[in-house]
Amino acid sequence: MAADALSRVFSALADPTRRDMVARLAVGDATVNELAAPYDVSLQAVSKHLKVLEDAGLVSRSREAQRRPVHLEAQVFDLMTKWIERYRRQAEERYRRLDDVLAAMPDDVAPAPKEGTPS
Amino acid sequence: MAADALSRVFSALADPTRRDMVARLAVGDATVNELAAPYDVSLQAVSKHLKVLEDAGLVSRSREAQRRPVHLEAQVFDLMTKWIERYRRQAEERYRRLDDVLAAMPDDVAPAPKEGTPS
DNA sequence: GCACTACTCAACCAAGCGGTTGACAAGACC
DNA sequence: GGTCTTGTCAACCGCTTGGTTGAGTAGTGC
Repeated sequence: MAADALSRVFSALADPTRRDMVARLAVGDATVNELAAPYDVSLQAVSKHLKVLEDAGLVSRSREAQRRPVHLEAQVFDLMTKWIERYRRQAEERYRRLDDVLAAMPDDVAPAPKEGTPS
Repeated sequence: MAADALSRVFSALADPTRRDMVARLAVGDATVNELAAPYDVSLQAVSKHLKVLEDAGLVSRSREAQRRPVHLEAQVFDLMTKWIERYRRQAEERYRRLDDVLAAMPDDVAPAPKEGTPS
């Protein structure tokens, strides 16, 4: 199974039903039955989805009489956005540098742009 | 299989090896062999990983002699960050509103906070 | 044309995933 | 104490996934 936290989060959100549940939970906490209502699957299937979301740290569950209200833990999103932003920025900066190199190069010399670290 | 674009992207990044490859590609384009080097798996396995990344729109591949340089398409990240930011903001605003409600409430009335849309 | 490099395609396999059904647990209500 | 509600646990099933090996393709270079 996905050992690291980041894998669990990405994996959890890879399923449209689970993303849908997260969207629902962003509006407010909900019980398992409430979450299951829109879907044409068994309650057990929904319970499994919630377990995946819980293992990823995306939701938490308390107890309130027989009900088990599900709560969105939005701070886990930070883990993802940090990862994404890091490599997005890195890639963008690379393009910028490449543009600089090409701009500083006489037109008749500019080759098919190669990769690596153009110092 | 994951029908929608967002599922494919999340699913592609759910694998640590593939995230690692994305990290490598953020530095610069690379060939399949270069990408395979750090891992103790067959070239075919790496090729499969790249196919997943390509189907998700995260990388593109051109041809250059026998080589098939792999290029990171960082703009697909936007799809994810948009989705994430939407629900993060929504959840944060909900907390803020809830705080306001509690703050405006006399201390001896404040109940165990329930969910829904507190008008 | 023949060998070499750099891959890809196809078939297979074990493990995991999303779904099911059936049985059970925890708490409210009578 | 029985029953109803709300949910979980366990076993099973078919499909997908990540890995393998073996064969094939595309382009280079002698």
